[in-house]
Amino acid sequence: MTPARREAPLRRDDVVAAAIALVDAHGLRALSMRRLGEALGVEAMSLYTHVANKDDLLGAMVDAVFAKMSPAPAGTHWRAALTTVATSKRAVLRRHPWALPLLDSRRAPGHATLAHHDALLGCLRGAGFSVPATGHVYALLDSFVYGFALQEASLLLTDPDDSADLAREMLERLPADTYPHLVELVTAQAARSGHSFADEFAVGLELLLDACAGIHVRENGAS
Amino acid sequence: MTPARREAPLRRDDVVAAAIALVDAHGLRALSMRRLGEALGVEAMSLYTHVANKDDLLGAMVDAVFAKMSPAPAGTHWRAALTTVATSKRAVLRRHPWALPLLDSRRAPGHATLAHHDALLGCLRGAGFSVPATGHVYALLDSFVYGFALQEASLLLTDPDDSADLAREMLERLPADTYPHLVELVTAQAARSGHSFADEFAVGLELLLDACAGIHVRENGAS
DNA sequence: TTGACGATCCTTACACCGTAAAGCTACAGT
DNA sequence: ACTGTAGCTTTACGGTGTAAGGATCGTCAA
Repeated sequence: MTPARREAPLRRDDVVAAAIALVDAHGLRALSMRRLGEALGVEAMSLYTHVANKDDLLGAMVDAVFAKMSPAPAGTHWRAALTTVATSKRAVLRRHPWALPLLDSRRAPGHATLAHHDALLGCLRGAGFSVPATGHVYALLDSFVYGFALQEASLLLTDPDDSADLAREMLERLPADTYPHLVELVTAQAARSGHSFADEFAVGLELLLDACAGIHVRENGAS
Repeated sequence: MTPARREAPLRRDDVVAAAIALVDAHGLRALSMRRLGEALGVEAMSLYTHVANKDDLLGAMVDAVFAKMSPAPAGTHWRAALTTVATSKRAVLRRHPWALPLLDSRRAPGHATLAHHDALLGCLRGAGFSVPATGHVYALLDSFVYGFALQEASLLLTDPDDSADLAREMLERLPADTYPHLVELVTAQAARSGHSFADEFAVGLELLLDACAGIHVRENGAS
């Protein structure tokens, strides 16, 4: 059979975008070269023209996710900048939860990833944080964001928006006498209808930024 | 052929333990039912006597990892208890980095997991934290630990112990004019030979616990 | 105009994966 | 002695990533 001729040849970005769309819709497990090819109207092996192998594809997907995160806005107070970046990062990771497990199997970060990190570091250095302090703040903040996203992803498996329902359902499976404190916490949350685990993010972030402000004052005096 | 008769029948725990050993040694990708069977001197299908399917196995592995973490010690100051738990948790996750990506695809946590969480919550409630504050502290702390472990796992891919070597190697791939701040930070770390990214954990944890102490004082007054 | 070349896509093939289905064997309980 | 069942095996099926080797085109040099 004569090979199908597409109106425009496939680009690497098309492949990556289609893969992200597919995974967003149907989960990481649904991403196979054959299915991805099908979504693009192409045989599986054709994808290898644009992508070295599946791992390369996954790496590109992760980088594309990083590209979606707001970079540190220039010219704003460091605290506002950190808030912006952290919030955006969490939002993006929440929309693409599959990116998190991929994060730790990628050995060569892409340009968007590196640029994102660099911009935030630059923001901190510009704000007067010393190099070691910048390292501390960055490790602290990033850990929090990633870890929060990880927990959120774990919860989001069952419930998309309102954790209250999830909490109620969870209670049915938790023997109250075996895990009294867990039950207490979940009950209290479920009671406050509309409460979302996501709210914890803002609280935690504020606490974290307070801690960073402490470092900043120690190094630069009160502003 | 007559089925091989083992001296003692296989137990679920044996299967899980062997799977963990296999994955510790050769990575998650190396875990296939056939290989695991081989490691146990058994055909792949025999494993299904002890395990519902591969997902069930992975869940059991995660729970076994949780079981290795030190529970919150009773009768100590909450701050010491949190330090113990967080440190232990990180250490365990560092030894079994594959558990992290698995965390967020498991929908039914095992007993060890639930018990671990319950103990820590109990410790906080006992120390005088209100229910909402306990939620905040817990989300904050757990996010940090998971996120830190995630970043560490991502770095550990190439270098096991001393990040200084890793930093030096990384520098060779980073164009200094494209990512100036990234290069600055990595350079500074590489300069301090023997510096390990792992040191950031203690620093971050201290900052975090300070923030928690703030909450505690606000709720209970100075102790 | 011709002819070589490289990019894009296709077909075929292979080893490996998870697991459904069915059968074997040896012990436990009646 | 008969039956059930727990542990293990064999076989088989559809799916996976990807190596190898064409096929068809647009482009550019001769």
